[in-house]
Amino acid sequence: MQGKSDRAYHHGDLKRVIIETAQDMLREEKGWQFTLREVARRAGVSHAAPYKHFPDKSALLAELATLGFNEMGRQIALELERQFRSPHAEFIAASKAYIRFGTTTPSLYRLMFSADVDKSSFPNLDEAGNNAFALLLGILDRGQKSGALKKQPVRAQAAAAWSLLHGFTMLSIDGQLLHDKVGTKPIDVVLTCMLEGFEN
Amino acid sequence: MQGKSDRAYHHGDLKRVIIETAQDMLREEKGWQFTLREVARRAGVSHAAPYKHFPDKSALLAELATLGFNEMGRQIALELERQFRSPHAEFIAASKAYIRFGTTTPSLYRLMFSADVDKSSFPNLDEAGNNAFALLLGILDRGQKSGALKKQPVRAQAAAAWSLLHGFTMLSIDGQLLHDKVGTKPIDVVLTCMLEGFEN
DNA sequence: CAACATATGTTTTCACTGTAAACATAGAGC
DNA sequence: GCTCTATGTTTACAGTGAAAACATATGTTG
Repeated sequence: MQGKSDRAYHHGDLKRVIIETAQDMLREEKGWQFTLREVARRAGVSHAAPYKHFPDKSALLAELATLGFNEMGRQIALELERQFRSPHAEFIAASKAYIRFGTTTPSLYRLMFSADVDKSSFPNLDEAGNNAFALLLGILDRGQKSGALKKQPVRAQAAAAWSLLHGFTMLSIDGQLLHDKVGTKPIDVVLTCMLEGFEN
Repeated sequence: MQGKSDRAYHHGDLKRVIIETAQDMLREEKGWQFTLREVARRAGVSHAAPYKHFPDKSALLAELATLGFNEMGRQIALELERQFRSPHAEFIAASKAYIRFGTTTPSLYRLMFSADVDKSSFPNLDEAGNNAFALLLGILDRGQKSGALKKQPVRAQAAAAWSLLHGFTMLSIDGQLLHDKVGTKPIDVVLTCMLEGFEN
C-alpha cells in the first residue's frame, strides 16, 4: 500500500478525494452542474476513475446529499446539547441551526431536496433525512409532554414546523426574503408566528 | 404569411410551439433535463431553430418559470373571486390553491424556484414572482384591517405564510409528507397552526 | 413593383459531456 | 511466487449546447 504518494497508479484514497473535491465544487459554484470530468481533473486522475467508485453522477450527488443530511443533523444535535430555559427556546435554537445550515451551504441544501437525487433509489439518503426529521419530532414531543405546546398529533405538528423551516430556508437562499420585500429580521417574526400557533 | 402550413420554411409560430413543447416535456419528465434538441425534434424543426427565439436554454427555462408564476397567480386570483365568510376562510382557500398548483405541476413549480433560473437575469421572472406575492400581501392586509389578524408588519407575516406554503408544497412534491411519516391531512393541521399564530 | 434588409429557418462544426469497453497494474490471499 | 481482484488508464461513441455560415421568406422602402 503506497498510500498518498504523488504518482501512484493506485491512488489509495480516491473515493474520499472525489467526494471532497465535489463538495468543494458544490460550494464554489451555485449548483451541481459541475462535471464528473472536472472533478476527476481536479483530483488528478483520469476521467473514468470516478466510475470505479460511483456508478454514475447521480450516485455521487446522492452521496453528497446523504453527507449533507448527516452534517445538518450533527449541527442541530450539537445545538441541542445546551441547556434551555424552555421548550420554546429549544425550538428556536434548533430552528436557527437548521436555517443557518441551509443558508450557509445553499447549494448543498438545495441538492438535498432536489429531484436530481432520488430518495427511493438511495436508501441511505432517505434514512439520513429521516434521522434529521426525528430530531424535530423529539423537540416537539418534549414540548408537548412539558405542557408548553398544544397536544396535537406530533407528526402533523412536525410537518408544519418542517414546512416553515424548509420554506424559509429555500426562500432565503433564493434571495426572496430581502429587506425591502419583507422587512427586517423575518426569521424571528416567522418563528414566533409558528410558535404562537403551537403554544397553549 | 403562410402560417401553419406543414412545410413552410418559416414556421410562423415557432416560439409558441417551442414553449408549448417544452411545457409538455416538463410535465412528462420529472425535471427540466430535457434537451433543446429534443424540443426542436418534437417541434419538427432543426436543432438550431430554437436559438432564434431564445439565446440559450436557461432563457427558455426562465420563460417557462415566468409563465408558471403568471398561471399560479391566475389560479389564486380566480379562487379569490369567491365570497368568503371570513379572512380566515379566504386565507385557507388561497393557500390550498397555491398548494394545489404546486403539487399538480411539480416540475414547473420546482423550476420556478430553482437556481437554474436566475431571477436577477430575467426581470420578467422576478416581476411575475412579485405579482404572486402581492396577492398574499393583499389577503393578509385585509385580514389585519378587518381585525381578524394580529397587526404585525404585513410583509413579515407574509414571509411566514409564504415560507409555510412553499415549504409544504416542496415537501409534498418530494413525497416527504406521506401518511406514515406525518399523519393524515397534514395540510389542514399545518394551515391551522399558522393561522392560530396569526389570529387575535 | 423591384430590391434589399431583417427575421427566421437550416446545415455544419466545435468542444465537451456521461458512460461503456478494453486494457494495465498494484496489492491481497493463496 | 502466482493469480485474483480492486482500482486505475486509454480509447471510443453518441449526444449535447452553442456558434458560424448559409438560405429563404417577409415587409419595407425607393
